[in-house]
Amino acid sequence: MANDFSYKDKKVITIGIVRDLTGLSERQIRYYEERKLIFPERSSGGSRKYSFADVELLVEIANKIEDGVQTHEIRKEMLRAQKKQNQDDLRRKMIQGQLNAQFGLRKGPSS
Amino acid sequence: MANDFSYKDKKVITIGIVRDLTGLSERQIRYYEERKLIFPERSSGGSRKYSFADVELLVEIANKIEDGVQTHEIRKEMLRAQKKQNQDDLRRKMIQGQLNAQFGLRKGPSS
DNA sequence: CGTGTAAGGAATTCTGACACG
DNA sequence: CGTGTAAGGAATTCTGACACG
Repeated sequence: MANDFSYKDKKVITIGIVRDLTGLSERQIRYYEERKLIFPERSSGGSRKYSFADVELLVEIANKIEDGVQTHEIRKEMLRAQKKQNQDDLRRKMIQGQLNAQFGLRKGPSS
Repeated sequence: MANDFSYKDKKVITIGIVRDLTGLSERQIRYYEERKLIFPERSSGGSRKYSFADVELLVEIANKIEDGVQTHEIRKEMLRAQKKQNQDDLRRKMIQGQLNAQFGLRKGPSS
């Protein structure tokens, strides 16, 4: 993969830290999850774990709500963006597949 | 600065997550702090907070201890490395200062 | 020296619910 | 609809100490 994910997407931040990082209340953070806007992982004991990407997303969500956008609308926006992203990914993958078929390019850096 | 620190150095990971990430026991993690090998921040309530960089450092420390190196030795190694880093930084800064004095280069990207 | 453990307490997090509007 | 709050319980973390070696 071109863009290997690392720190930004690892879910390792507990809700109290997220609260401090974003300035949101825990109530707000949990509510946005209830509305399917954010998807933390869980520790073995059941505690929520967020990534830095989640933290940034939470701030964006809170900003939109302040602007009067409802959670349902925000969710639809996100689904649209996600869908477009998937299409773009697929298109890129197909073009790559064509190139490989035509010219027999190998994938990874060969040793 | 050339290398703006971001996710890797933010202290946002609690000790339980660090335990899961490294496979070390909480006892080990706290002990390495007692021996001044690692420096977590504290939340308002007193809980330790680590960065991804800390997590990586902890693994390195544990590996050295497994190799029979004592914490005191590891600490000395780290201080040497730190000192060298500071010297390099200073040297770079001085050279930059000379260039600025000679040619009057401005620092940041001007608007 | 480095690590495990039991102990007691304090801080953290969880869920479901009532409230307001 | 989005958020605050009190409630009760469970999981998490903290410190200081004893143990082994």
